[in-house]
Amino acid sequence: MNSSSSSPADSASAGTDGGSAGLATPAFSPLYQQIKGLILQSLQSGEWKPGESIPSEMDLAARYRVSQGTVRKAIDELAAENLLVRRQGKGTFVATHAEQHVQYRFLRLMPDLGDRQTEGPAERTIIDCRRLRATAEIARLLALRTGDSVLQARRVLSFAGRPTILEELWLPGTPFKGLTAERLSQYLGPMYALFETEFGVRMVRAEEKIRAVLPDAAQAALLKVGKTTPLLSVERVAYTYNDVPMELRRGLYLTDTHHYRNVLS
Amino acid sequence: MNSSSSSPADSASAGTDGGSAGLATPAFSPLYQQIKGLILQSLQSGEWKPGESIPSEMDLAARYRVSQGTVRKAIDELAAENLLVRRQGKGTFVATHAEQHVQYRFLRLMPDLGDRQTEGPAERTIIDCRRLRATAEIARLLALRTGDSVLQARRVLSFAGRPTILEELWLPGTPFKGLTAERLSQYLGPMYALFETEFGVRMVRAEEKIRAVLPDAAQAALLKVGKTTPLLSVERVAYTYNDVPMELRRGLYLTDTHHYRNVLS
DNA sequence: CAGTGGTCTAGACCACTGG
DNA sequence: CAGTGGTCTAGACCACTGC
Repeated sequence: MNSSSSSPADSASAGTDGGSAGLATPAFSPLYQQIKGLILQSLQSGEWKPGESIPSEMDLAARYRVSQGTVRKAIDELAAENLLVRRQGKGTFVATHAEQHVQYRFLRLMPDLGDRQTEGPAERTIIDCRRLRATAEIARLLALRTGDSVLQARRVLSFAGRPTILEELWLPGTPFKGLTAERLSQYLGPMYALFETEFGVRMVRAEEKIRAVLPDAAQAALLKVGKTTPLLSVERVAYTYNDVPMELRRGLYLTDTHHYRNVLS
Repeated sequence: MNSSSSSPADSASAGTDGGSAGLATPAFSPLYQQIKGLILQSLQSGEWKPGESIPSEMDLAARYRVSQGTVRKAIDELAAENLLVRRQGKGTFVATHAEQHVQYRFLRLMPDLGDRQTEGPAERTIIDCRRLRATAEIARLLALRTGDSVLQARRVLSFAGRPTILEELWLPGTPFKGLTAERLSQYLGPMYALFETEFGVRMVRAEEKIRAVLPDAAQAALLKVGKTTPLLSVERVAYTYNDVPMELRRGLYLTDTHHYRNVLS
């Protein structure tokens, strides 16, 4: 790229901020970060959809008027964040929760013996799916206002016929308009895949807070355990692009034959 | 690097395996992976110690007879795995559990209100530290043989005067010869920092299995809770270089004012 | 075979740190 | 100011995929 050309094609230059502006941080941003931002925009806008391939590195380099290496570094970071998937010889693809042989990417509960494969698929039972008004707490976690419309769904997951997970989840009403218990029960595959294909909402990142709790009477009944059986309480907030929260999920996990697995590094 | 030169300096070439060898995988390994391996060797051998800086990228490039970019990619991966830390303008340093303002890197228990900073340091009480023979299970997890010598230590961590974590840990006897309850209680700072400075054992990675449990009478007494208080059971195996297990730790976490935090991506 | 991502190089220049 | 890591380029070649 010449020093005189204005690049990347459609965004401001990366040069040192020559203006005044007082105490603002210089905010130097390398070219590849700007390219990364442009690619992110195309992902959000739906120009490239989950499962599809994005243009080749050479094509993107031409489009943004930068070298292949710069595009490469931008894609590297997006791939490290699991937004893109590289496949040598084939291309770079938009990550998806569907058709990905790593199903249930966000579920960390594992059987004590064997792995998710050997255990077989979970049986899912939808309890209900209702439209509600957000409480102050739900609203805060979903970045809504108290009283805004939200969808609440509850379900039980069973492994080998044994109820193991009781989940309660809240979704902002507007983006998920039209979601019903029927659609939830009829859909095969991960719930996040349904969100992608039916509502165009792609979950990208999530945070979980884990505690040990005892169930109340209703919870104990649904999981078919005694009232003194300790359970893992897992509160998850899942985010789409740009750190926008799109789901609050509260799960109770039975951990007598399963455990929550985590890797620290 | 010329196509005729033999490089990297002290290891086999990366070229396609022209030999016979039957069904062995082709096992093509890029140059930067080999460089990464050589750097890892120097870390293990103690040529560069925790907290110290390693040679500059240019120096390493000269040493291994490759370009700076190749060394850079090797270091990038080691930095992504938290084995090295880059500091622009200063150099690249061997990561350490000591003197790192990210204390307790492997502890995921957070106060519900505020963060680790505002909460203040934990009070630590060593209960005991004994030399034992490994049971079959302990031996399996630490890659030892049943009956091998192991050290067992137990302690309580309190936050704001409140007992919150009860930990029991096992260490292989040989590398940790000489560890006593006194040294554990007198040492200030993270336990993993003591392992580094006193025993040359650097923990690099860990895996945790989490469950909800009820305490037995002894555990309830030490944590000053009732026998029906649900607790998080956290079983951790920590590894040094080369995936060698070096510690088994079983923790019970009180989660009424704290939670285990995890990030999914 | 052409097209893709993956590796490697050599060189230029920039941003940050400390003497 | 010199030395470090960080960015960017241009070009060559390699490994993998699928036609």
